[in-house]
Amino acid sequence: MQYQELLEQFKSNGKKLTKVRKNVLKLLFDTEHPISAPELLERLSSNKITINKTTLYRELTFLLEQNVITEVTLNTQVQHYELKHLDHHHHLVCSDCGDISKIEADEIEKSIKKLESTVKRNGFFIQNHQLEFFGVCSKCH
Amino acid sequence: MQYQELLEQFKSNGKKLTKVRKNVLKLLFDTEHPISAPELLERLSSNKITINKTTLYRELTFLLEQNVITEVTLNTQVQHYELKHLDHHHHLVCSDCGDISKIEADEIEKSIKKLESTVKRNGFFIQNHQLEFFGVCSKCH
DNA sequence: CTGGTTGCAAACGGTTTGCAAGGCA
DNA sequence: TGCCTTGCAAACCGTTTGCAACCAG
Repeated sequence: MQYQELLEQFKSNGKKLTKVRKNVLKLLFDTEHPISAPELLERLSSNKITINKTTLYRELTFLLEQNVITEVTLNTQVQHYELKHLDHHHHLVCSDCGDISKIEADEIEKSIKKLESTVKRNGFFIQNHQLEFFGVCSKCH
Repeated sequence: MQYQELLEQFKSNGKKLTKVRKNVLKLLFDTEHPISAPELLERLSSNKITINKTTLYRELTFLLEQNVITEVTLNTQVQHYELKHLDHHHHLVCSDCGDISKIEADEIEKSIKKLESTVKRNGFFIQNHQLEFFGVCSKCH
């Protein structure tokens, strides 16, 4: 779903298209990797957009409820967020510079699917999973 | 490595075998799943063992440095810790009751190994990964 | 004795809550 | 106008730091 479509969808659900909403959503579309609330605040303010941190957290909660973004839990102290893309993917996180890049892993996904059905037989219903890789990127070593 | 062996190892490295150290380590051995600092504090205190939270965090840092435990990052707000076992495994986390169980996934690991070597060719050196599953356990649905 | 260890108080940083004011439809 | 949304202040909670006291070897 694209930026404009989402705005239309919100509108038709009686949600308002406010300055905060548009700017946060825009920034999420512009950012190609998971980003944290503190980082969002900083990026917004360097774009001369002043948003209260409480408001940002509430907007993120809203976007999660609307199923527009998803939480990405990395091995950092802070929660990261990214747009729910159609393609399921995972991340490479550089322990040195903190850089995050996407990675697709079709073969792994197949194995995961298999495991999920095995586990289902044992009574545990897997709803989602997280798979993240940590290491050193080409720039840093 | 077993409990007693670890204590010996610490001793020969000039580390002290204190009440805190023994009790925290013991509890980690008794707990079969990743556990958080607040949970450790609670379990210790219900065992009538009073340990300051600062001390606990310092002991966890010590055990991490000694390569005895490892951090497990789940989709919760708090860090979890578990003994470094010889077997590499992952976790099933129940979103409902918070219960955590171990799961082994040999086939997935094979796919991950393959991916790691592919990525290495592209200049990213993967050091470790985390794979956790979230869903509803048999008790909860 | 002495360096590793502990406890207390306070600080820190990300996240949440209550409440009154503001603004989009 | 009405409800959604915002901002401020303060609370919350996991984690860290500084410092003085303590204790295992």
